[in-house]
Amino acid sequence: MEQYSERLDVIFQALADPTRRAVLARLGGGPASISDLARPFDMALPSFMKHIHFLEGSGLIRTHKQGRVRTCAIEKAQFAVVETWLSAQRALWEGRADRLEKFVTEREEE
Amino acid sequence: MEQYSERLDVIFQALADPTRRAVLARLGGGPASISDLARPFDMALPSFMKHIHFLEGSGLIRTHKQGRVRTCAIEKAQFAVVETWLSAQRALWEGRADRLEKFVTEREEE
DNA sequence: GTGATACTTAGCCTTATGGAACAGTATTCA
DNA sequence: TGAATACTGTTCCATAAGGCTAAGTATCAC
Repeated sequence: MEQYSERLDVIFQALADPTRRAVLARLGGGPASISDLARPFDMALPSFMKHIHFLEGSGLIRTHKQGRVRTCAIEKAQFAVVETWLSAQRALWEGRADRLEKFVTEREEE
Repeated sequence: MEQYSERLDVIFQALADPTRRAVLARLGGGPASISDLARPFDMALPSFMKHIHFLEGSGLIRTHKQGRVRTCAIEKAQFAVVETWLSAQRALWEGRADRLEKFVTEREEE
């Protein structure tokens, strides 16, 4: 429960880069290979790969290699972590403090 | 409309730090001064101030100084930017592409 | 089995981030 | 007025982020 905060760190960090958000948008339409994903970007492949690794590390995507092709797909469930945080935040504004929100925000404040 | 992406950069970046999220959680309960906000953290004040400046720069909080005290308050409207992005992302999964989402994601992909 | 394809690994470079210390300014209180 | 309070400004430091090139490995297509 203490690593909830660290998960948020890495998820928000992952979302803080335009290249990575564009990849997520693209994957929203369905899985794609690294090369396909990289094509629109004016960036060396190793640099692009760092973004993929970061996204995978954050849990926002998962990848799987078959032969020489690595296919990436979005991991929808991880987006719920963000939504939960937003809900908890909103609950604070609204003065609500039911069980779940209390739980989440307490962890959040360490 | 091109700076929509840059706004997301800075907002997500702001959310990617536990100290800053804790400040937002605290401010969710109501405005507070810098000293009040800083007290729970084992951190030098100038270091803490950087977080406040970052949050203010991201638009997630606003501040206002009266006398020697600077009071901080949450800027709820800015959270909607995140929610809009999440909705757009979800819309992509769901294959929907109505006007608003199309607008947002096109900007998002640059 | 050779050549092209699709990543991977390794190193390097520059800038940004998150922390620190120390000194300074501006208010408020006694 | 003089001390305490509440920041603020400046500079420094270590590490992480985001980019690059060059070279390496593993498949696949012929």
